Amino acid sequence: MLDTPEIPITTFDGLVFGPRSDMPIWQQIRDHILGLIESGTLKPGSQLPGETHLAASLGVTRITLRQALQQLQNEGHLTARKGVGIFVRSPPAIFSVRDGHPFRENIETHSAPITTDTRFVRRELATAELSARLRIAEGADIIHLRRLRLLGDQPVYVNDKHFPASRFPDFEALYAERQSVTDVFRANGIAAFRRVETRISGGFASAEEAGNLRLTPGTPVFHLNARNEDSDGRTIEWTSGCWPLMSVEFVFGTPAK
Amino acid sequence: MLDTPEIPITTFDGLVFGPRSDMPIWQQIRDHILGLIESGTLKPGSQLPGETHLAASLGVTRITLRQALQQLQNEGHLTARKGVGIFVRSPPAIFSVRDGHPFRENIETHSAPITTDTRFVRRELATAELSARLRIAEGADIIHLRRLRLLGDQPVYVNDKHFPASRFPDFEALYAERQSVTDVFRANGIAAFRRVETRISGGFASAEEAGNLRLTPGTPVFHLNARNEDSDGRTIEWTSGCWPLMSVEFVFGTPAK
DNA sequence: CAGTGGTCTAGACCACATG
DNA sequence: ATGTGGTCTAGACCACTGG
Repeated sequence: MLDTPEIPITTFDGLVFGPRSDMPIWQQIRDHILGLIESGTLKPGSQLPGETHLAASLGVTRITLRQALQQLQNEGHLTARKGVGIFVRSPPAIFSVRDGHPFRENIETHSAPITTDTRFVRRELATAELSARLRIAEGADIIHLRRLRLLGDQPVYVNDKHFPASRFPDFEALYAERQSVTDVFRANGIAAFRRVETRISGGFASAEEAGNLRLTPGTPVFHLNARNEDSDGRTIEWTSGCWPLMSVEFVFGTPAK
Repeated sequence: MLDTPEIPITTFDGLVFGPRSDMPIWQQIRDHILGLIESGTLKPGSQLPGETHLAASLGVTRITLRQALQQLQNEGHLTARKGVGIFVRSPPAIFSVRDGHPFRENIETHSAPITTDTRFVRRELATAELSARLRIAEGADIIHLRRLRLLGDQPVYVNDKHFPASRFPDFEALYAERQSVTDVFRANGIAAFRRVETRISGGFASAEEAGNLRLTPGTPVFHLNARNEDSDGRTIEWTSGCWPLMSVEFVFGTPAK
């Protein structure tokens, strides 16, 4: 069951959303809804009233309201699910990802607990692109691992890792034990490895990415790609991930004092 | 004078934009206009027909058309100027920025020439935030340099650099000579320095950023912040920049073989 | 001044997910 | 079957820019 949408927005009736102000109405509405979210009146995970009701109670057209809602979706505050409803997605509070550090070390300062959800581990055949990334032959066996990182119960990062299967004959069983890729490396005699290269680019959430991150498709996102090598310079991992644009900050270099 | 908008789009009349297809009309229109841009029918810098004419010749409402145009603006293909018109912004071809390398080294592979436009060099007083960034006293003298990087005649990067004025008594004259910050460093006895930390985050173009980059305000962008230290560990530069989301890729680490 | 893009209204039909 | 968000129409007024 979902939180009952008690139409907390109806409390606006006294407010004036009018062109009298210097700001467009849809922007005033955006600011107001954002205020409700940040003040806790609209709690994370809760559902908004339907667009029709909401527009009526705000005294605007659905289209005007939708402009405000779309902005809030791009900013990562709301997420819409067709045929279902619109939900509060926060907190999209920025947290930092520091290069060269294990994921868990990056979020110690945060209140909400970080959890990992392993979506699948499976074997695939290397496509042309993947074989180039992993420096192996096209069609070779590959292990494909997909994980989701959650802040509280909010997905903030979806991550696809690819490994050359020949290096890790018993990947599935080893990973199942500890849920740690580093441990699988160690068990296969790879004590030291390093992230050779990291690439960050921008884009818009595909349907699949949006589904995993519970975002509205088309929301702006970061794409991250990285390659790991063992101490002999052989590629042992190719990783590609996706973050909501407004939910993360990347930090490279030595930490500030 | 601008290119005459010869309404090249009117050549669509034969085409069918209809709900018969499985794709929304606005997305079909987006794809079609994008095709015109990529095929060179719509050249960079040229102006599109007015939204009213365009909508009419495509047989759709202005609102439907605007949805396609907005998407193309977010992707960096078009830019709209209120009261003026809509212009082709491309090429938003991704080019890589490699950390730790001078800007010019990052774009050797590109066809269009890279140029630099120094917008201003001026003295300011350190705000609370800037004084913290530069590790100097609040209210201390600061030199503020703003530059624009252009790929062809297309702005792709706006950059604000801040320096502690006490370290560079004759900044303006020195910079005017060579247009190079590194040279100013050298002239002041700083032979070696390094980028201590780089932060990358996401956002949406402010009015000022949009003006500088010739983007529509609200377009998704990268924000970059970095700090440079001399060999004694003293901060000599704080830089903050803005890139269109779809025009750049950041690369960290050792180059791929 | 005329033309532009930005905003807004008052309707409508559809695909989709849920009960 | 109902309610949701996604799409689309046919108008309208406004602020802004440029000649």
